Amino acid sequence: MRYSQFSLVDCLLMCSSSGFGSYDNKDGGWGGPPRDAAYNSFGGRSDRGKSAFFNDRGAGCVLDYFNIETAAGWRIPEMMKIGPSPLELFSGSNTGINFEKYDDIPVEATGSNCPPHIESFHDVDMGEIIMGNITLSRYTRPTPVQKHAIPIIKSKRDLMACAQTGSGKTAAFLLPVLSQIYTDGPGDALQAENGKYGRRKQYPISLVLAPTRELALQIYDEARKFAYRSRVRPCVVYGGADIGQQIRDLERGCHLLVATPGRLVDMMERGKIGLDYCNYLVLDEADRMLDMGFEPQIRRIVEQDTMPPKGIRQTMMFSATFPKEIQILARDFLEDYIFLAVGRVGSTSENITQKVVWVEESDKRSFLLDLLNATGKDSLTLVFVETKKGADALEDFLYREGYACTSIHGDRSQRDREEALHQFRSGRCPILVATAVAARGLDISNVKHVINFDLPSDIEEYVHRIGRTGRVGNLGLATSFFNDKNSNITKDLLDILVEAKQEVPSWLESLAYEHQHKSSNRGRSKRFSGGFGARDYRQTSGGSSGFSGGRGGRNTGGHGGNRGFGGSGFGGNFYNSDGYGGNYNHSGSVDWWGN
DNA sequence: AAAAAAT
Repeated sequence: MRYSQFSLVDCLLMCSSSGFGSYDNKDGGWGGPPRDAAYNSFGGRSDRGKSAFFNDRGAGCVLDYFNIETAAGWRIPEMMKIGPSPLELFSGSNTGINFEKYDDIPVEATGSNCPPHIESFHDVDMGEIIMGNITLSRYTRPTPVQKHAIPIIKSKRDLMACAQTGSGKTAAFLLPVLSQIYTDGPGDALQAENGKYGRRKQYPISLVLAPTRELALQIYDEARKFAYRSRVRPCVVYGGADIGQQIRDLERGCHLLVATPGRLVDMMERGKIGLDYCNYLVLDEADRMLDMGFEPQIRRIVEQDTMPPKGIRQTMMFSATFPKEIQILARDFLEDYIFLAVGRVGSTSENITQKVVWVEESDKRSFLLDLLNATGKDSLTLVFVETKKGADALEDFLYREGYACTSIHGDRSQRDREEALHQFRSGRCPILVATAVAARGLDISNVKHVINFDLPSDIEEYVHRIGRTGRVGNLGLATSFFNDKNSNITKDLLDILVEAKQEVPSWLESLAYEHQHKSSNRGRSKRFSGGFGARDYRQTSGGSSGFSGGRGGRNTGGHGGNRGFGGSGFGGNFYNSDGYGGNYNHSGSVDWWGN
């Protein structure tokens, strides 16, 4: 089977959407018309009734016939299978990344025996299926996080990766994980699938956890691309949607599962999912997954069930932010991991212009209208508010004012949420009012303007929110309304602006200075020590001696701890290099609200 | 004083 043959066939498919009639889009599996032909010519299905690959999911093709129950069969593209339409799979809006901009991004990998990075997808053997799908996805070169993460994951190392939003993180774990599954085959999971356990319970080989339903869906869509023409069947489960339908989908086979935690626990308790053979665990937006709200569920899934222990399974964590406290928590799930810190394009998000304006609560609405009126008709604007009620109220207001807008938040039905996102993505509603549900991970191209109608209470949330714009090398604008209700974020916000070489309003600088003196914790948020992204806390855990960048360095290079990265670096040196001497770990209980 | 995530 030649790689060129793979792409030739698929290019033909992509060029003629009607060539194969209707596709079963949801079926990444084995069904489809060739079945009859294959079976007829080889003597009919009944002969294969007990075969592993020809179980009740239906058969694949002639190729299957020769590769039954061999791992090698998983390495080869299934050319004759009618699976999802490549036209639909690969026609996503996101066709490429502005690679030129990514070449001088600083990257730091720490941890023992880190494998060297790659410069091309061809520098590491990911197999025919992956290379074919990379071509179909029109990826030409790996992004920085991919250059480093792919060889790390391929060499079976645990990983904590801190990389800019929109830097290709999803493919950075999907490509090597799937490649490894294709290479190794199903292993024991196959026995479980067909043997003593029967088919009702599925044993995924890989699990990806995400903090929101829409993000899980987005990762699933990516997984379907890279699983094209393979024997790996991706599934997604999340709350708010019909569980019966999800169960039926699982029962058709599930090798890679994308999930939100609550629904996954439900599936486990119903006996629909067993994690006994889950060799790959990915936490996307890992700092969120391990924070107060999620941590117990993650422990329930990873530690208190049948998942292989760390060291046996491979564990990977990805996020744009990694506060030190979370890094420490994450040790429980990782074995001898490599910490990867990928800087931002050029000198810290130079493609996002950040503005902070002082707007009193009572003026916010009219100020917002001014901003919207100044925005081009066909560019997307994402407006963040702090509460669900606030989102409803603002959407209502904008609607009455005649703007084409919609909203997304956790009190809306899942159907409405997905519909709202679709309306926004497609540009039919170019204004989306959103709560934190839309802050992380969602890849929406063409978002020109992010408006923080209400600023969030922690800086990580801010970083993720503004990361919805300026993606894949495009320019973006982020405007934040600030007033005296936002004093808790003053200093961290100032640090971010300085680090990103943004204009800092003089009133903000004064406020930060005042806040420093009157605040009990010396101007630092207690939970987070600030930091755009993070450094490997292991590198500094002896104390702050490694960093001398005091407060004086603020105006020339931002945070301490950026040395060696041309001042564009990673911020988030979690010990007292800020010169304030604040102790961020002073108490056991976390005070989120700074009371 | 909140968002999210199972029903």
